[in-house]
Amino acid sequence: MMLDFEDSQLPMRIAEVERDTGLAKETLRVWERRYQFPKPERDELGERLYPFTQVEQLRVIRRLLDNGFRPSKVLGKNLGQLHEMLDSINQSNLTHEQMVRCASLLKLLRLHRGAELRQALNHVFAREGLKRFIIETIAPLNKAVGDAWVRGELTVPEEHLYTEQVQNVLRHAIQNQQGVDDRPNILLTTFPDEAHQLGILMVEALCLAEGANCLSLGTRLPIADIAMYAQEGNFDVVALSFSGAYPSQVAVRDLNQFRERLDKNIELWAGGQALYRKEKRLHGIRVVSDLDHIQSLIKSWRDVRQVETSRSVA
Amino acid sequence: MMLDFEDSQLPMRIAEVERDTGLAKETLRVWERRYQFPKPERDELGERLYPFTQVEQLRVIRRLLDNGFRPSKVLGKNLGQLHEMLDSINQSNLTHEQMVRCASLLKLLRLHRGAELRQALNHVFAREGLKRFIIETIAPLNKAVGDAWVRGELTVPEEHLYTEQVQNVLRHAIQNQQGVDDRPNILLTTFPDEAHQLGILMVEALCLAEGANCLSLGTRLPIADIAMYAQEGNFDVVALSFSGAYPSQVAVRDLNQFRERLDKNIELWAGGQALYRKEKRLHGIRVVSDLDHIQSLIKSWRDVRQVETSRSVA
DNA sequence: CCACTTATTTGTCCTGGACATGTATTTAAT
DNA sequence: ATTAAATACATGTCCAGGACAAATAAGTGG
Repeated sequence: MMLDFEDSQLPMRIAEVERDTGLAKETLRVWERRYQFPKPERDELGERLYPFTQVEQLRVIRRLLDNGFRPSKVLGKNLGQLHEMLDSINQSNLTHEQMVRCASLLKLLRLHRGAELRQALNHVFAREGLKRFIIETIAPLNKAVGDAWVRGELTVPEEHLYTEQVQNVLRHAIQNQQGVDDRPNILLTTFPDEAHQLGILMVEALCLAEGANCLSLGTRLPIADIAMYAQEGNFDVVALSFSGAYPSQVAVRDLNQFRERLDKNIELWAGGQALYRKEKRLHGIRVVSDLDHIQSLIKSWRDVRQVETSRSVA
Repeated sequence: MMLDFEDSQLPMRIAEVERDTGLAKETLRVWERRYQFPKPERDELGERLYPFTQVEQLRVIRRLLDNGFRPSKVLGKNLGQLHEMLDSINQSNLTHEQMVRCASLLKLLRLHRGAELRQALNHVFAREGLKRFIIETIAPLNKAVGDAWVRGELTVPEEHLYTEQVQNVLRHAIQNQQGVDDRPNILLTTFPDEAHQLGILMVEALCLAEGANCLSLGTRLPIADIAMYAQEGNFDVVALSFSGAYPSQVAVRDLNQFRERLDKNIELWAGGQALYRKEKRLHGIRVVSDLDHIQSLIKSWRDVRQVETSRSVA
């Protein structure tokens, strides 16, 4: 066991670091050239071997970049300074009850109580209903898990366990909600560079909870395919999700371009951290500022539609 | 619509080809150097632009490599020859009924009838039970979808739709099966280079159908973490999945090494196409030759356990 | 405070060489 | 005749360092 522990802290090769941190090999090399960090050891062949501490630091850096920091601002700093920067963006306003619940669920995760975690999630879900469950429990918990992960308080298997169990609970809920089959018909997916999965699962469940007919195509769908599929499938709305890792200016450009291609009769909704305060740059696109907002968007779509329908009937 | 159709056949940059085919950028460049294929156009800056037809051919090549062909045997061939090679490995022995069912489900996929596809899957599931559903419907369907994909008979969104709906149905089933909570406790995952997801979902569901307590940690778990987690969590069995894309000799080496590290009291089960006919090289490892085999493995584990228990009690 | 222009930052792509490791083939041995 | 070791070949990954477009920040004027 001791051996395994040490083992997991052996220096990593560049491909492993890429898998672990999500930073491309080429980026790691160019950072070393330009900022002198990371500065890996070399094996007898001159190939890079990243010490565990540097990989740990890269994980924090990745998270800061996802939150809008620029490489030049973080690649000179030491681990302590980086954690300070992390703290500065973590001013979440959770209720006391939510914090307690997050903590107890996180504890189950650290104790490797997978079955109990799932049961606890299902229990909260049953008591609070799908909508509150997602907004008040899953969303804060996602954030808490991400934070714990960069702090090194969670292992890889623990994080995987979390993702699996949340997926099971959410997809179960999605299956049960379906059959409502009411307008609007919503097509849900992400652009090719966006891989965040739990986000769209939460949105899918929320839309279904509002009685809307929501179909998810998962993540990373080519842009041209999204437009085609939405048109052919008679969708009323295309909804896209952008995590903080998506460069915000790119998101704005891509969305506006996509708006041009998409049938005028299909609404375009977009949400996620990358679009924070970008409403004004997005023309003909409804920005979903937070998960709570989805309900009112669906309601307003129906109101407009109602008016149109009665007019066209009259 | 015509525009979109042409649009999706625009030449692709190397990063897009990597996403689409799963072949690393570096591999694509070295193939071009060594085999003169693929031979992309260049833009005004000298950067590679892969015509649609070459990407199509790369998809077929990728599939052949996953089935054990070597690059030198496939990189000289034209598309027709490649398809012949594909046909040569597709001697599946499905019953007439299974073929008809696959065809009708595939048709729903092509018609973009997501909700109906899900309903149809649930219907088969309800009628046949989880085990037959997975072995006789989902497994052949996975193969049919993969084949249709390399033939260009399925679009990206269609393939995504398939994965999403199967995941929903399987995870729903998994949720419903849980609570059985009987031994053996099985830990299910894959090695870091193995990303195939539907495979382990099917195995998870099958184990639960046999009343075994199966916990999935998803794909791509670091090897050291698997051993540690299995030990700390008192698992009886670690089960690993290897798709055809995993180099078979590497799989054998990795598995034997892993067997050394893993607690002697924990059984190691491994399955998937990469392990076909490798039983003799794997020491102290039970090879799951096909999905049907899982039931007997669990049964034999329980038989041995039963004997041991009664002995230790006596 | 917003829109436009200029300067800087930053990721991605390129070439071509090197080499360890994976796989096929041959040879020896049980 | 199958299994095992030894050889030769095939193949993916890594490296360096240059180049450049696109993304972002900073500066400028409404």
